[in-house]
Amino acid sequence: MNHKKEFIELLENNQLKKTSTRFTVLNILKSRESAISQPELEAMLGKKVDRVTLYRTLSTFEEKGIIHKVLNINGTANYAFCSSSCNEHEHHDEHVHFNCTKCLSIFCLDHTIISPITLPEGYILKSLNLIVYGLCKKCNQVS
Amino acid sequence: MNHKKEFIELLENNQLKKTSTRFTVLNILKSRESAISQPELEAMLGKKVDRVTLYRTLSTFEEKGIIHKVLNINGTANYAFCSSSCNEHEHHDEHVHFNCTKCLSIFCLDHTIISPITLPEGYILKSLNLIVYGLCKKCNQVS
DNA sequence: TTAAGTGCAAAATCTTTGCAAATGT
DNA sequence: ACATTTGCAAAGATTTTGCACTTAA
Repeated sequence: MNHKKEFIELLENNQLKKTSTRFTVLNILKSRESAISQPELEAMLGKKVDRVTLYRTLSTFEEKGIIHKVLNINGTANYAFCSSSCNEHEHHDEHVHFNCTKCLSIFCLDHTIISPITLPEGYILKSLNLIVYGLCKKCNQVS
Repeated sequence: MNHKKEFIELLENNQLKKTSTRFTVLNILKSRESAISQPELEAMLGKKVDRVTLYRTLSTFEEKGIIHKVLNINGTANYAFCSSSCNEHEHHDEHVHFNCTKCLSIFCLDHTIISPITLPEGYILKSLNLIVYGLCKKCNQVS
């Protein structure tokens, strides 16, 4: 599938230039079911893109609300597309993230529901982040 | 309050030697309502303890199930005591962590309940980690 | 006494910064 | 042409490793 049009719009909406690095990164993110880490991305890009550029690309995308960061079980940042309601000022990625403890993949379980949380007196909830650890579909079958 | 006896027992149960560094770190952790980061701990210990020793102390405690790590909004590791059911082989810290976006403190909300999550077919849940972002009691009052 | 723990120096990683060259508009 | 973006080199920050010295048991 070709998402070129979608990506062009996305970059234009965020006042970002349409560079080849950005298209490549967007393509990789789109092609994956699970979130991807910076080192993995780096490996996939090979020598075509400088590591520094990748760092900058990811942080730009994050600032603009195009992607979001999920920390895996080891504290490594993984990146995935944000839901369409995110923007530069607010992020809404309150879905469940599933971190497979075997293959370390992170999946965004968009349709898994989090029931409302009641906090103690005085605490104000702004957003939340639920990470579930366990075995993903694939690793579950293999073992 | 003096927790010396409790700490002695804790270290003995885990086949760890009772060194002054370990007592100091345990005291700091016990004295705090919220989880504490490695840099904060380092600052509190001053020059008395080498940074490397602190790293090793924290990772030993973590392996033994004495403390657990919570990643804050910036991905910095914060440490707090585990519930008493944790051990070397299994961790059970499935309570809610509250990360204040103003003072960045992390509180373990032990009595806040997480309702059961239903995962898609094929996924197996092992443990989960819910981080709520917002304003803590103190910061809520001030603002 | 001796295994575990510590401190120091140095290596290995990871991330950021400055600046000149390249690229998109 | 001009503002952004990129690549390279280098600085900073963080974490790990090796090894000799110290300490708890």
